[in-house]
Amino acid sequence: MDLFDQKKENKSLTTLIFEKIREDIINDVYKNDEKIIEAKVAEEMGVSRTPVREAIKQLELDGLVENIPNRGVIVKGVTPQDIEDIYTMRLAIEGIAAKWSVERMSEDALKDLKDIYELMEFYTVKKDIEKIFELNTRFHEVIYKASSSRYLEHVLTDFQQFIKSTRKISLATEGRVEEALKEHKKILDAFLAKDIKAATDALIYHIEHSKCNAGKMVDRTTK
Amino acid sequence: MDLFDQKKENKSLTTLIFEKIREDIINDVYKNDEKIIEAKVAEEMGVSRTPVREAIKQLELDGLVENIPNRGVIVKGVTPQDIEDIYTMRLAIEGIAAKWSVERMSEDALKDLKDIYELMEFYTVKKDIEKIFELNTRFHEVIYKASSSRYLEHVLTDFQQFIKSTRKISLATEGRVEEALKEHKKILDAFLAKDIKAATDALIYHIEHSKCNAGKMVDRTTK
DNA sequence: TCCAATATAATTGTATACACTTACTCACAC
DNA sequence: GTGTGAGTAAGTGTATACAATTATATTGGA
Repeated sequence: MDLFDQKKENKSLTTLIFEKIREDIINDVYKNDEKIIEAKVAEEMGVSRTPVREAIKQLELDGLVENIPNRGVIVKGVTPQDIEDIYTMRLAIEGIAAKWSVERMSEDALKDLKDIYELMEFYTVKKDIEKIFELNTRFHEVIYKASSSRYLEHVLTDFQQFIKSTRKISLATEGRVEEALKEHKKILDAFLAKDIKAATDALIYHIEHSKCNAGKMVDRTTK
Repeated sequence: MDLFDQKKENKSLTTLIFEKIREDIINDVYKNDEKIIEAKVAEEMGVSRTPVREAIKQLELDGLVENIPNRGVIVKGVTPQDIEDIYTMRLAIEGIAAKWSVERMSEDALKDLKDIYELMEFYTVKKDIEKIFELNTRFHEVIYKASSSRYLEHVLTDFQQFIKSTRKISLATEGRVEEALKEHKKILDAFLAKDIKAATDALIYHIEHSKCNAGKMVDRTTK
């Protein structure tokens, strides 16, 4: 398949396939409880079964598919309830992240955060949702990384992946990009001022707001 | 290798190897930054490279090894700092779990919890640390499952794995088993009474206590 | 017609083979 | 002695082959 011909970023087929299938599960291309057949996926992608198997094994660990020995794997997608739950957990952990990140963030990371915010401003004016979404992800990842906690970063980065679809929809609702920009400004300012409480509050406010918005979307799409 | 001859529990070689290596990383058999060579592991275990590769790919997702393309994987073990961080995150999420689990726990699960507790009592008298440890793990897993949140269960179960070594050491310290038993009694009673606040408090007290105890152990072993 | 038993197909699980990339060694030039 | 480069070895990445298991279809009997 042409998608994989170039093998960008030095990634292995396994990694590319993993990311592709994860994306497809999260975006509901693979429906819940659907069966995934290795050989079929392999043929569709023009590769052998080996990297597909390895990718599926990874998805299994992420909880996105369930393996029934000798019978196959079935998709266990992210339900609205799952997203709701993940947001709740994220809120709890993001509070910890805020504290650690403010305390430990390097000047370089602070500059990154500022740069990302400024790009956000730019693309918000241009209304380029795709770019904003990507910057949004990176903004939070810089904060996670600054926490200097490998597992905290790991958990929160994972969460971001799982709620990706919802975040995308949320951002596309009328007026949300401008709101989100303001919220990110507050977060940035708090980090620049090294104000733990302000940062925590701003982050939690931001996520609660996203969650609330997401909740609305879920309701709308499921009813 | 004889370990895998019987293939217990219908598990695939991949799964068995995954669990084995994870155990070995967590218990520091594989040292940090050590390189893992597929072929070597495969030979040691008397299997082909295929299931070993698949297992390693899973470990990668868990963050226990890091893959450098075409060069190999290196062990990224759980440091004392990691364990400290995981305990902190666990505390935050366990509070959420307590609430949901009390609300949603079925009578069957409640009975399981009670049964496990009673076995704990029994083995505490017998001072069978290994059994107590296993029951301890199951006790908390019943609570996680009762939350009816797939991802909460997933995250907390993972955490338990990562801090396994520390929990084991902690439990082996003088007088800790008896303390832990009392703490579990309080948790059980709160669940039986369906008292969310009491359950939350008891759980958090229990984990903080474990954490504190673990912290002491870390200090002792690293200095 | 319906059920059971058996053959057949489909699919996963594991092993092996080959390709590709990176690391290492040793000779040769300077 | 040191640096450079070809050649070799080691190791990962991917494809294929075969074994084991499970699902499906078919046939024969009641």
